[in-house]
Amino acid sequence: MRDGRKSSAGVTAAADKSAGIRAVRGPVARPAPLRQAVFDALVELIISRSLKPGEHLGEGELAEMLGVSRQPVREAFQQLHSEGWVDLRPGQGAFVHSPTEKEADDLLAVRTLLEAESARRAAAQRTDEDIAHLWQLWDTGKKALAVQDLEQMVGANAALHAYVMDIGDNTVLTELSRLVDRRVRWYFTPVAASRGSSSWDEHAELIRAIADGDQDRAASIMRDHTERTRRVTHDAQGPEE
Amino acid sequence: MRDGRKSSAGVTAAADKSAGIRAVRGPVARPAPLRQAVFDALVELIISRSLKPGEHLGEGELAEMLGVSRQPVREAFQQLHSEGWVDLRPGQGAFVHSPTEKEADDLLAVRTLLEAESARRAAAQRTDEDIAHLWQLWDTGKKALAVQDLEQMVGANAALHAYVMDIGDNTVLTELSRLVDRRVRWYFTPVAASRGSSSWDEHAELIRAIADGDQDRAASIMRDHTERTRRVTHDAQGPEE
DNA sequence: AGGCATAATATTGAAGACAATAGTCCGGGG
DNA sequence: CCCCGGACTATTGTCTTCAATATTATGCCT
Repeated sequence: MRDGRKSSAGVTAAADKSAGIRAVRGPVARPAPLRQAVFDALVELIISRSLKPGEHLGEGELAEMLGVSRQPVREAFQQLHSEGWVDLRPGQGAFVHSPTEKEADDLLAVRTLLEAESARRAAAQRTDEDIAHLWQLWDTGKKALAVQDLEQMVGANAALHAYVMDIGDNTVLTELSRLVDRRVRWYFTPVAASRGSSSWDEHAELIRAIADGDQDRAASIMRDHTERTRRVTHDAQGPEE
Repeated sequence: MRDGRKSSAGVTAAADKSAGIRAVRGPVARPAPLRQAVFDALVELIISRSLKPGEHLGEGELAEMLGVSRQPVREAFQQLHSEGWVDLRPGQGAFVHSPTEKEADDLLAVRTLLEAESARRAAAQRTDEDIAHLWQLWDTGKKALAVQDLEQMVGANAALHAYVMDIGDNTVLTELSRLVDRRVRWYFTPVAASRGSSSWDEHAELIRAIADGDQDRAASIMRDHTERTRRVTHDAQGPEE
């Protein structure tokens, strides 16, 4: 069994050295870091377009709106800036980042690269349990597709990609992918996150390649898969604005 | 068509950390954001091993040491955390990140991936001026090698890789690579950053591949090149600690 | 009337103060 | 002698306050 797996949700690893006592729920329920709550709230507001690109974010305004002081807001701004959500101009405050067409393309290219690599690594390191789990996730998605449960479909899609990433067992790669994925989901509204049944057929093909241990084929399939998603989402909303 | 190129090609110089911040020219000459100075100072201290992995960083302590209040220190911690330099545990403060052997390997694998992709993109989009510039940088490094000017060699090496990255013209890729590179330079002390003449021969081969527009060959050469650097640095200091 | 300089206002950057919590040390009991 | 409990200390998290700067409005001059 691999060492630091199944820890993809939290921050960068190295926090989990405790051997046994970890199953209790509550990864970050300690003193409820206020800055994290503010950060999450703002990300949600940005993704949901409640805060539009280019909009100015006043510290005091947000502080009062969220019922906290300015300091947690400032610290949240720092994190938002480092993850590319806002541009922070000194002496002028924070502005919601305005994504360029080209920047969106760049982001998707990187996403394709990272996803393909994760598939390659997965094919090299998968175990039988991994394959079983993948098929299980695939089944969940397929059933969700049958009843047109969009929420479940999006969730299953994300879970499957995340698990492939986990099999790769590269925390740095996982972390970068998590960052990139969130921004992708912002630029291209999550509507087209699942693009019908063909996507799940591709997923099945991907799982088979991983099960066979065929690294090149797995990477290639994932590349095409992600690239196809790019095309769909891009053509769907690109020409609009 | 490249728009936003010619951006930062040089090394990530962090020279301003003194009390008097009066940068006449420079990217950020506005009011000299204090948090950035603190951030740079701390990165320098971490890379130079003045702050050892696992060490606890007291806010007040550092604040007094740097002659500022705790707030800029806290904001610098945020940035340090998001770039993987420190682990931030709520209610407990900041600790210098302890890199695992595996984590270092993961980081280098990602670096290889990103560099190879940059080479591929460079081969696809290079112009004649780019090639000329690359040869110019190569020449600088070669001359530095002849006189054994280590500083110049490291600089030329970084500049060449950075320019290849710039040719690729993908801001997201560039940004991620910058992040990864800094941490690589931390884990593996910059001693072996240039590993003699063979490295420059490989660089020459890389430039030729880029000039020919041979994407696969350029990516392959860069992959081998980075991988070879990994081996050298890893074997050199891996068994020590 | 239009443009520029100046003053008033609002917002950010930084510092200090206060409260709460984690860690530590000492003492008592088993 | 070891273990447990409680108070103390130190540090973090948050709030409030103060100074500096950018923005805006107003009035004067051309």
